[in-house]
Amino acid sequence: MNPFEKLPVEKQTRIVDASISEFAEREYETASMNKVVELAGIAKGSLFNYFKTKSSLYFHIYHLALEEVKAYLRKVRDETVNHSFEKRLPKIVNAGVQFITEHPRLARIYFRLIYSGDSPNRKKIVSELQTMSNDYLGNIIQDAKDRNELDPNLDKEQAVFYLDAVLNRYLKEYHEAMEMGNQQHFDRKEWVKGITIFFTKGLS
Amino acid sequence: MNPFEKLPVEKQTRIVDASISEFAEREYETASMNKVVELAGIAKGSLFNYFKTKSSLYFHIYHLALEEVKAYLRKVRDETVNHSFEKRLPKIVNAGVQFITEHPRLARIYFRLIYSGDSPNRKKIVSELQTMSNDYLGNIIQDAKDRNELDPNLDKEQAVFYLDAVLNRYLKEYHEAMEMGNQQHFDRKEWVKGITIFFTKGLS
DNA sequence: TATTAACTTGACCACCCGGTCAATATAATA
DNA sequence: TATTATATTGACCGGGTGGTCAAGTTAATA
Repeated sequence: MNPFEKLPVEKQTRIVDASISEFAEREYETASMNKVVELAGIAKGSLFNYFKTKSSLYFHIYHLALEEVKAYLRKVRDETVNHSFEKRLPKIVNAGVQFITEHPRLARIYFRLIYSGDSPNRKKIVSELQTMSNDYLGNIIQDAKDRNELDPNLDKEQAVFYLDAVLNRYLKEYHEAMEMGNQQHFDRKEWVKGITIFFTKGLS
Repeated sequence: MNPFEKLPVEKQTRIVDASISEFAEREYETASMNKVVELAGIAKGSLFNYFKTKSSLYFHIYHLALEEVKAYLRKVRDETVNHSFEKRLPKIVNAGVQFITEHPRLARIYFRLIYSGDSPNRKKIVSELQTMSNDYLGNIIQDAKDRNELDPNLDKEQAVFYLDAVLNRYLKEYHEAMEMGNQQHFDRKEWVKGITIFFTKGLS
């Protein structure tokens, strides 16, 4: 049993919270262990006792974030198995929006990881995430094809690609707009509706 | 006249080239001025004589990259003013691919800037780029609407958003695939065709 | 050629980094 | 309570950072 898990829960959460803040605020390489211990109110030696290296602390936080995201996605997928694609898609987008709203710092870590370059083991992690996303959206597309809501001859790989590109981009912009405080410019309902129409009926 | 411009061209290009390499390889904050001078084969004091700060050197490089991108885009837009949307879109994608192929390091700096978080004045720059991209793609969409190749009632803002999301994502993946050396998995022609069909005929 | 002006250099500065470890404080055991 | 085991601490280490500047080199002027 590693020393961190033996800690009183209150202390664990203080450390996790401090780490999330620091990794959300700065890139991996520039995030500071000194800042983490300062925020958490513990000594530096202690932190390195709980986590042998900076990167192992990062992985701990990354896994927390990932499990949280997965929980949101699993939930909405299972709750909408019987919905039509048209009704399902907006629920999925909204689950993403909800995650971002409830965990803005985790969202930031997630976007940093996907889009940025200096997290440790980035390539492996990103390809894992890619696979996960492909499975998830692939499922959604397949269900829609099976129900004849999308063309059964549709290339699944490409469809997933477009869906992933648009959803991720939308969520990223939503996240950034939220952090800058200007929600009014980004009418969520309208956009979610638009995205759904776009994917069901196309542009023309 | 600033001291850098007075330098012999050969020395200028050596410095610019070294800077591009370093800013392409590492995030802004972790990119090292020491490394730049080492690569360029000049003394540290000289570099800080030419560029007062790290961020001013970064801006110099950023502007070079931006002008280069603009040149590619302007060229393809002007060369295709009379093409149909269907023929025009793949040419635009290909111009992006060409830029990436010919300037992989600049492309990397560009993607870093858009997607990552620690470049100086990032917000201002990104919103400039956003505006530029909106104008550019907005034009393309408008032309297509005027020719009745796209639904004239189409929401331009949203259409631009989708186009931008998909194009950027495609180019980013192409760039990463290229850097990892696996072109075979990413059949360009097939994808470009797919994207075009997607935007003209939709998924269903 | 003598003198001035402009350019180039790299040792140096204060600061911050991830990580270590002997000393200390706390908890568990006898 | 005395002793052992465990947890916590923060001064300290080697190394890297952006940036400076007195001293040395080169080029231009007289």
